[in-house]
Amino acid sequence: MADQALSPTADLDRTLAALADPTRRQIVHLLATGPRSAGALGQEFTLSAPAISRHLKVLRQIGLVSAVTDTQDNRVRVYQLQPQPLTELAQWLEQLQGEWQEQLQAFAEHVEAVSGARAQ
Amino acid sequence: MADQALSPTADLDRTLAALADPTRRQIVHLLATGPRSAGALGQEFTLSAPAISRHLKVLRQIGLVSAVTDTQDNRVRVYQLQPQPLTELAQWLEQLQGEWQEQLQAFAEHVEAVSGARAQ
DNA sequence: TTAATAATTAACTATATTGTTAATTAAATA
DNA sequence: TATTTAATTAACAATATAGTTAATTATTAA
Repeated sequence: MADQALSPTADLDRTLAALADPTRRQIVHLLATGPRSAGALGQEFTLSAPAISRHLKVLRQIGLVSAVTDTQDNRVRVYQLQPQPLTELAQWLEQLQGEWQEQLQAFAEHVEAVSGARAQ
Repeated sequence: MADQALSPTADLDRTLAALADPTRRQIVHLLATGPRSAGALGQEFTLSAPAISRHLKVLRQIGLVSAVTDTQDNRVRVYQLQPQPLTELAQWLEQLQGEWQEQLQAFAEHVEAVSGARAQ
């Protein structure tokens, strides 16, 4: 019974779910080019401000963005991308591809063994 | 207005949403070690057979698994992992990290320019 | 041919997500 | 001080997701 593991997977659950939303991925792309305020981000979309705000909250909760109050205007919150969740996702992908490779390797060796046996 | 793009992103939406479920990710890990029947996969979980069946359907719909009828027993469907959606995900991650790197590069150059100017 | 098995689909419930508008909080400006 | 402005939270509606048990389909085995 594998079921849900002990739960280092829970982070991945939330990171993947967060990134599954196209608006949030677009926000991430925008922030990849540099920090922006919530308002400036909102201007790039036809969504209401609360909608953007809640998308940003989701991204904050998984640690993919951080927010700091602007030093010039304390009403403004400036958002910035944080790499860690993306790193974890990349590592998971690499791990999975490693598992997959082992299987292909084993399969190749199996074929080799069979054709080798036949060749005798 | 960025909004949802033309929609090569729709594939990513569905791939990420599919992988956000821990049961489905576990299924993917199991299949990374080799093909298995729906029943054999189900034995690894404490979920009902219909639940597993629908998880497999989701994975089939995004092209992450394919199913073939067993040649020995036509009642059995054997599932196998397909790499393409994972490749697309990896490529998106790389693209994003590229965008991110440009920003860091630009920032580093900015710092260089400023400290260079100050050094004069 | 009847019963058992593998898998899926149907019907339903519970919960989560995403959007909206309205209200709230806090800071800047007239 | 009164009014904007930036952002968030509250309250609600619509839709999607994931689980269950029951029913269905197709194949194998008794």
